[in-house]
Amino acid sequence: MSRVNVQRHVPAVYHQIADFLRAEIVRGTYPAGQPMPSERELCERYTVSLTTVRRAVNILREEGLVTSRRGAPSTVRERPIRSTVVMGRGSKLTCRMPTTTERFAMNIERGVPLVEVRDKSGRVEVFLADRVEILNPEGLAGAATRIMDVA
Amino acid sequence: MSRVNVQRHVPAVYHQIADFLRAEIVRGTYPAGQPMPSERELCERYTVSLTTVRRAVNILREEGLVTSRRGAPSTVRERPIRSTVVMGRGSKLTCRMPTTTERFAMNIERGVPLVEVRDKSGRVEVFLADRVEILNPEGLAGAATRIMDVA
DNA sequence: GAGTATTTGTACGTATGTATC
DNA sequence: GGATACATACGTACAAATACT
Repeated sequence: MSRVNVQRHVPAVYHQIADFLRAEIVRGTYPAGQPMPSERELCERYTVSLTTVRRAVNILREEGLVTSRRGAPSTVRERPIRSTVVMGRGSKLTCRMPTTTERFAMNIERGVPLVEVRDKSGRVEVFLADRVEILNPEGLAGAATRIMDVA
Repeated sequence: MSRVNVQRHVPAVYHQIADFLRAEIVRGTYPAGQPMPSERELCERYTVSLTTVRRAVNILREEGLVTSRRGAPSTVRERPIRSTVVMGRGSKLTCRMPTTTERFAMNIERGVPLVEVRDKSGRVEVFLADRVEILNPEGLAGAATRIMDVA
């Protein structure tokens, strides 16, 4: 039967923790490049299991907010400088997540989408989404080319 | 010291399983919209724990390849029809992952990035990355507007 | 450089909740 | 209602990379 779900649910604990940590990050509690509290510490702070804390942090990694390596504390990701890419006339742009294979091969961090620009001749250029800003120029045309850096 | 890591590692089991399932999906073993094998079934097939299987499937969800709801079997995501969006002169485009909050509010599935187009006046339009294709037109200018549908 | 502690990664197990079929 | 399937949450143990002494 098509019983529409009207119920309002209490978000899962790990969602709540992720939301709280995200707010702290946005607020600047853990500045970019600086370590976050360790998982063990978060377990104690919120009185939850390691699993739950890890799922919370995992959400932030998926969003590209946090990066973590084995052995080192998780850190708030520094937002890379964005290059400006000019999109050529008649070219098409799509955006998608990389496969894990691509992530490892191209050393892409989690939570970073790919931007694919295909020009009229069919040539495809791929960019890391957090490193570029695509500009449709006022003036002249040209293939998608990196021309300048911006803050 | 900067000791460069040269070692080649055996990928984690859940990565291998994810790779295998991804290959099957690409090959068309589980057509779009069709159910994937259940987690319990995958446990038996690969002789691994539920945790490991879930992490594998989780990778595919993160890549936007698979969708899953509670109670129903996971399915290979159907690729939505992409609308063509025309990008206006002087507008800028960026791409990022939505926050979980945004995902729930806007009912966005996992693994789907957002495309943000900001026009010269500063107005921002947001699109689901898997639903659009951004076109830089040959001819006229205009704000980012959805004009037509394509396969 | 060596040794140790810390921290995250991987993998297992179990139980229960909840939506779907 | 019952069976199935995924979601949440607890626990444990060990591996591997890093950081510190």
